Amino acid sequence: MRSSQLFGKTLRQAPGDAENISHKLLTRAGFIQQIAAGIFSLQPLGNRSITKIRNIIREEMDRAGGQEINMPVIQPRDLWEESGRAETFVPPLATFEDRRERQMIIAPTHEETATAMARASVTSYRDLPFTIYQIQTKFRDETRPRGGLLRVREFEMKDAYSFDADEEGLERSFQAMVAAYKRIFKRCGLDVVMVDADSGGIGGKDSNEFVLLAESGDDTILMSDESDYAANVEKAEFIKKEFPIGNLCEVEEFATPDIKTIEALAKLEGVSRSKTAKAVFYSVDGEVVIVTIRGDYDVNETKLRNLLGGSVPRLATPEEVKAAGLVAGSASAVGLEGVKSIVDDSITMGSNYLAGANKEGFHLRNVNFPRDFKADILGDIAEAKKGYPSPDGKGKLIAKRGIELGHVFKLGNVYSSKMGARYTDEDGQQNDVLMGCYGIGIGRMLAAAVEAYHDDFGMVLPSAIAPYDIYLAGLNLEDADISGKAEMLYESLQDAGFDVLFDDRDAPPGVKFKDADLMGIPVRVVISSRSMGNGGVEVKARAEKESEIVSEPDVIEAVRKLLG
RNA sequence: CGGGGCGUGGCGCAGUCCGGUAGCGCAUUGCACUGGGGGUGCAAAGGUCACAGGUUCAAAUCCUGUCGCCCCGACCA
Repeated sequence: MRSSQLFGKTLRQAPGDAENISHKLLTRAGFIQQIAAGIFSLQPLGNRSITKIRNIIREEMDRAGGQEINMPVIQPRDLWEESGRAETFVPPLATFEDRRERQMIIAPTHEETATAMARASVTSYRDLPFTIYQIQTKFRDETRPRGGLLRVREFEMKDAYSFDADEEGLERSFQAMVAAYKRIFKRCGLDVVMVDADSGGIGGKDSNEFVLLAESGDDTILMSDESDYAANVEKAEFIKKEFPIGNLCEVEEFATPDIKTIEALAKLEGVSRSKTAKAVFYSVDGEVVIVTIRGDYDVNETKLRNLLGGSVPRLATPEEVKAAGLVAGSASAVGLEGVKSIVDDSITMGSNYLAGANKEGFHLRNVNFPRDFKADILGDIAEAKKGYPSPDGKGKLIAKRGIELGHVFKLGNVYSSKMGARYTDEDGQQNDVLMGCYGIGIGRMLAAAVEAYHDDFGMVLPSAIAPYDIYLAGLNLEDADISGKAEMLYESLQDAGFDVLFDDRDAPPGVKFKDADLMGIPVRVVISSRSMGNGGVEVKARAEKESEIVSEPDVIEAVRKLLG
């Protein structure tokens, strides 16, 4: 491609509404154009990058045995009634009515459609297993799109769905996808880590995220500094500190005027927060529940939701707390009737706690579980934080920020049972098909790559996903000798199989160099009267400061070396 | 959905408080010069001041409403 004919222009200044690096650079370099909040067009350069990413994904999906399909973006709402997600999907489904007044939705994901596709042709265990995938547009009407391509409403996703007869098969299919994902990110030049994750609204049990570590990421990852344990903060576990359990003393009430917080209570008594039992109130499905956790830990609401069977908890309002008969600042589960009690297992790892007396201005000493209060549910609802011991017993947790690029889930029979995707086994029995689903955000991969790999001058794209391999800058092109050589170089580099952007414009050198840097093209080749005087052409990697002069016949080899 | 900010040539901004000729930088066009990090000069073109209504002799500016975009929070494959 010749720069003189390339559609799209680079900008010296990014539009004012672009805030983060990838949004600014992708806009300035002429990769993307914003059309509305969270909705973007791809210009030729951006489209080339995305096409490269898409092709790598497609190759690896095929290699892993996936079969490419295509499912509609527009779907009847009925299909979503079957899975039960029509009302519950977050964000709410984008809906419209067709001319026959049928309710239609714009698909935010394709589990329902994939299940429908499978159930139409699977009848026997002989039909299993298989994995289908597509690269398709989704729409999620996010409450707040942000960060350019990082969090958009309309986006392209590679989504794959596996179908198996049994758990062993699901595990095999799942691991095949995990392996494919690792290859995809590696080939794209992205340093991505796989972490344990919560499965959220998609459903199912096991799930892993693939995260690109970057300071600007919105995902918090906790990883061990000594082992390969890594998990999303929503999912992360840790070894809780255990205290020796001494004699259980008698409960005694004492006056604590103006003491409303665990911090103040611990200070008043001159003990650490771990000697207190903290009570937190949540509203779940319109009901107030009391959550008790040792004072040195905080509640992880995702873990709480999972313990509650998937209902989303939110902090109860002061009015709700009052209506439930609870005394904020002096509350505890001790002696409470008619309020559901959730207890974190950290409470069992200590004794003689300070806790609220359920009486304004009073607290209790020597509260013990389960002697003094009950739990309707006992489990792990504590939020892991940096510095805590890793759950595998090796090392401490460290915290990192990251951008989620992929997510894999073992769905099991969540969809197949509801939607009737069944097969007959060897014994003639009907069973639910077991499913897995596997997603990669394609546009987000490009944005994340820019977030992770850039400098003051622009993007520094990994060669596999850069729009072009080589930025060929011809200077002094009014000199027929130079321009003739530049044209020949343009031809021979293309013949060697490289994607070349040839800057043939009548523009000052500085302009060409700035554009080359901004676009992040991995290798820059310069031919000019000066380079010829120095014995050939100049070759420079985008990521390096220094360039080298090589003779014309050696250019291809030099470029190949730089591209790796 | 709560809080905050912003809408003025393609991009970045000033002008709005205090109503009266729409302005600056970059980009664009032409010519000349220049030629290794967004170069110089001369000349030129380009704007329903987000939209609608109102006040006024007069509105980018004041009033009312609407829309859009961004940021923080809540939420989030």
